[in-house]
Amino acid sequence: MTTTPAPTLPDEALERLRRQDAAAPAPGTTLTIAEVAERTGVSAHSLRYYERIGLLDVPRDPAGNRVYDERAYARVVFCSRLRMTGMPIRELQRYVAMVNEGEATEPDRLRMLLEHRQAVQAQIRRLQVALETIDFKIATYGGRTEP
Amino acid sequence: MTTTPAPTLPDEALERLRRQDAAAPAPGTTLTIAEVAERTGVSAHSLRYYERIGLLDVPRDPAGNRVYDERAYARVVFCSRLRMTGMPIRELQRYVAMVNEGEATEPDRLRMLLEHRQAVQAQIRRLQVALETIDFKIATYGGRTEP
DNA sequence: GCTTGCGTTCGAGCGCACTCGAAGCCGTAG
DNA sequence: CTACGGCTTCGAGTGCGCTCGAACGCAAGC
Repeated sequence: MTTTPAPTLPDEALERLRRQDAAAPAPGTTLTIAEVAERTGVSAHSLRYYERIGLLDVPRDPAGNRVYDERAYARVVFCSRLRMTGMPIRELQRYVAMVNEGEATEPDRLRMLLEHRQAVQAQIRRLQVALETIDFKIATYGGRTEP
Repeated sequence: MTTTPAPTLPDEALERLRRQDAAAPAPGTTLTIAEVAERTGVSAHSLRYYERIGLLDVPRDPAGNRVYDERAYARVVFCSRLRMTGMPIRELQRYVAMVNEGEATEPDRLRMLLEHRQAVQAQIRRLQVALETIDFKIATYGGRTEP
């Protein structure tokens, strides 16, 4: 656990910390789809796909091109984080639908996240067990694994 | 970490520990495909599929039914552990092919496992980062996550 | 002898999550 | 004016890893 350098932390950095993403666009600035792809590791193709299926809702410029503001970017990051924990797209859609339905669904959203949290922790434990098996096999081949 | 009750540990239990699997068949005994499915969590359909694509090589009884001995069972467990860390089936096939080629491929197998080990560790770290994001979101909904 | 249950092979089908490609628009550089 | 790069939409295609179903075999119990 790191200690917080509390007094002099700039608001912008705080904001990024809050969003857990140092690569977020500065407030008031926007990003193109290519930039978002670059920064999040989600391909432009996937970003369009996510939008088509209702996960994202990204504003456009006069020419019709996507313009990712802070909000849109944050949602991309959130979705990609949930995706990388193995949450199925179907469930993400349910979640986003609830967000769009308003505050009344917050308890349900909370329940969903708590449940998913359990699943992710289980997944981590499974990976750790499998890692032990791999380490054991490595040892039988005479390999070394640092603790 | 549990302390080892060293002096009286039966060989059989040791063997199972070595194989990282308490549900392994006792030496000399065998299991049916249904039993293996039950114990490993790999469906009978998948077990047959794995065999078809060359991951497994399971002996038969006179009636042609699969008979899983210690060896066969151990390989099922090993493959399923690698699968659950996200190793693609293609790579597992490469690994098994190397095993079949004999001892000469051991350095390559070791290299492969060391590389994969790295990937699994990275995966665990990614999950932990994502977990933090989820926990943060849970907190914004007023939920609690125990440390 | 017949049913039940478990196994067999093989090919085909499925669900998921992208991923690609064609056709077209827009703004800037030469 | 034209060429180019990067964006747009939309439908279709892909790869992976199963998953299923049809048709059949075999052994035990009624």
